[in-house]
Amino acid sequence: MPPNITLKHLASQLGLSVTTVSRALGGFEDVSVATRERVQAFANEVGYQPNQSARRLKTGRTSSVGYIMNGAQGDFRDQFNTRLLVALGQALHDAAPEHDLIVTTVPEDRDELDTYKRFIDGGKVDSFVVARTRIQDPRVDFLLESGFPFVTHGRTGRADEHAWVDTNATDGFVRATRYLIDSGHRDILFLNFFSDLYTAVEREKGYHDAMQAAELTPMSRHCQHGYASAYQAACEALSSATPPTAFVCASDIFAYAVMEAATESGRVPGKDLAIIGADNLPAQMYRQPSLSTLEVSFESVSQALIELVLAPAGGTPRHRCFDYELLLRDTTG
Amino acid sequence: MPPNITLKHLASQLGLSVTTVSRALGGFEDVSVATRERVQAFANEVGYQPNQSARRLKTGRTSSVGYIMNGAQGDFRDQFNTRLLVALGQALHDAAPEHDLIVTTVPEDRDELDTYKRFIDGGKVDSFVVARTRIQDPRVDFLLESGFPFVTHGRTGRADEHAWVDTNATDGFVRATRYLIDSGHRDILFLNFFSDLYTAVEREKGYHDAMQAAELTPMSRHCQHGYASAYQAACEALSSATPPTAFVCASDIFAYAVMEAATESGRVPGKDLAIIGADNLPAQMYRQPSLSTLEVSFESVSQALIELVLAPAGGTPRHRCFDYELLLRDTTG
DNA sequence: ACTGTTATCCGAAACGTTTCGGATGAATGA
DNA sequence: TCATTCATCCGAAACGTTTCGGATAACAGT
Repeated sequence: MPPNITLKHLASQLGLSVTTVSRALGGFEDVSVATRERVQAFANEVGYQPNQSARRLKTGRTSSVGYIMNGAQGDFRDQFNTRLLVALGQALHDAAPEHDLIVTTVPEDRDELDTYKRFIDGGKVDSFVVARTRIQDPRVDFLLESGFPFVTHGRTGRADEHAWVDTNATDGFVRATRYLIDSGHRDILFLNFFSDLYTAVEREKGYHDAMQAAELTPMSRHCQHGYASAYQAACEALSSATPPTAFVCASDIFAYAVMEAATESGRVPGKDLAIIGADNLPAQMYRQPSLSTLEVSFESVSQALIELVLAPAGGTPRHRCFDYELLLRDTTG
Repeated sequence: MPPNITLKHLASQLGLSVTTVSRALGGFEDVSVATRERVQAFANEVGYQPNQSARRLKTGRTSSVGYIMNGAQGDFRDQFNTRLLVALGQALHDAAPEHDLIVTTVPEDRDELDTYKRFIDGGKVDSFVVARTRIQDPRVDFLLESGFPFVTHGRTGRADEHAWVDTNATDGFVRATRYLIDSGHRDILFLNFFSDLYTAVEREKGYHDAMQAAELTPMSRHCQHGYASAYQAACEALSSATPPTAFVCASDIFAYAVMEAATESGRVPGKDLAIIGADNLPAQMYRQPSLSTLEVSFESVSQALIELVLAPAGGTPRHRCFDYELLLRDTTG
């Protein structure tokens, strides 16, 4: 409502030039301590807020991070993206309060790179967080080619060329699988994503490694994201001639689908059938029996992502890798 | 990587002035059809993207909508906010592809208005979507006082002074409660939020109205957000001298807590105990027995929010109200 | 031939900030 | 005393866009 207060106003009120006010607020050394403090105090008092557009126009930096979600890739079908988004916002606020997170959704795959392009060329953001990386990831290819700063959540086939933060899925699934083996299970089925997500391959590898180390034959099935596909796969497996006695699932959703299929076939999860899920659902969503799962802190991951995305570009790309924690609850007896 | 392409480049390539190029792209009438098309074709070909910062600086409009989430208010404890956020992003993309959604989280209550102020004065957005309204809502007071455009999801005590979109919670809970009454239940407990959310009052009213219309005595309990508090309340109620035979819950989370408490006390939900929840969890999260619930489309609500938030200010505030759909599944027999 | 109208284009200012290259005056060195 | 340095400050240009107020030329009416 009141006309926004600008540097010019401050300058005239203080009897200084716009330049000096700007440099005082910027904390530069070539303005005396006395005036610097006077300016800062006054700016604070009247609640001066620098106009972002002007600053951006001049500096070319936008103080904002882009996060683009893709409907076609199933980004909305589970809670992963939204949890990451919220944690990212929080981490960004903590690390750099004056920065913004700009979120956009893109309905179709073919628009995805256009959206990145639009954001870059339009000067909307000065870096991206790219989630749900695939092995061959066109977004990564595009961003690498354009030289625009970004950090991924999840590795890719070109992981040495860009900054990334990831969870050590191979290790996590090795431990989950080994736990089941050590508990005496021999027929352990792995329910994985049907996708080229990098983490899907990592998960598969962890399961395979553990099974082969124990000289057991790996059996894995791939499902679409979502409950229904996993439910069907679980039903089929459980009604087969040699049903598995344990399931390792790439997501908690899958695990819940297995629980339902198990219950309907008269099995009691945790007693007749062991189930381990992974990292989708917030802790408060527990149901009875509670699900054993692999968990990683979204907060830590997000903090690392923000740290890397705010870091000045140049030098060799940096990486952070977090370990899963194996939470043993009811469904593993 | 390549120096960004500007109006000046277009102009010199085309042998026109910057003014004409700008007006051609803007679709103005005072540039000949021939040149207008020539300019647009060329801009398209080279992939010109107007610099947002410059445009914003000049016009004062930002083409972006702000959405501020508050950690202290429990905005992250359930899926409501994230679902709304995702649907909002989608709706904004559909309605106005060149607009952005700017998301920020604020950790403490006392920072909340500061964040709004920072966004307004810094020229970051030109309108807000305010969710989870309370009856006495300081955000609404602040925005009304500052004259800044916004639309709320949920009414407030000053609902006639601002644009809002809401779900008709009173009507929904009347119907849910009446359904249970019509099914023969007499002892129906209402598990409501312990808060001053506007919708909490609406829900309570719906339950009360239905109970009193049937000459039954309303019994409601208020819980903190989240599973634990509702679980405890349900346990206490079920072990009382005259336990309820049906629960109406203000959220699906509460309903799931009731289901757990019921199962532990040896009751079978849907058989010994009827339960109706409301609007928190995506459909794929069903568990067995599946939960009867009140549902409203987040997509429709978000589309309405975006429509109102993009509408030019001025005139009397506009409103949209959506009805709940009562989904009868297993937990109501 | 003169005026008025219309269609089409353009110069220049402005938005609020940052920053380069000085300008001013006082203090310092000889 | 004069040149040098230093600490402070400032003018002006620039970022890329929009928009106001013309400018130009062609064309119509008389």
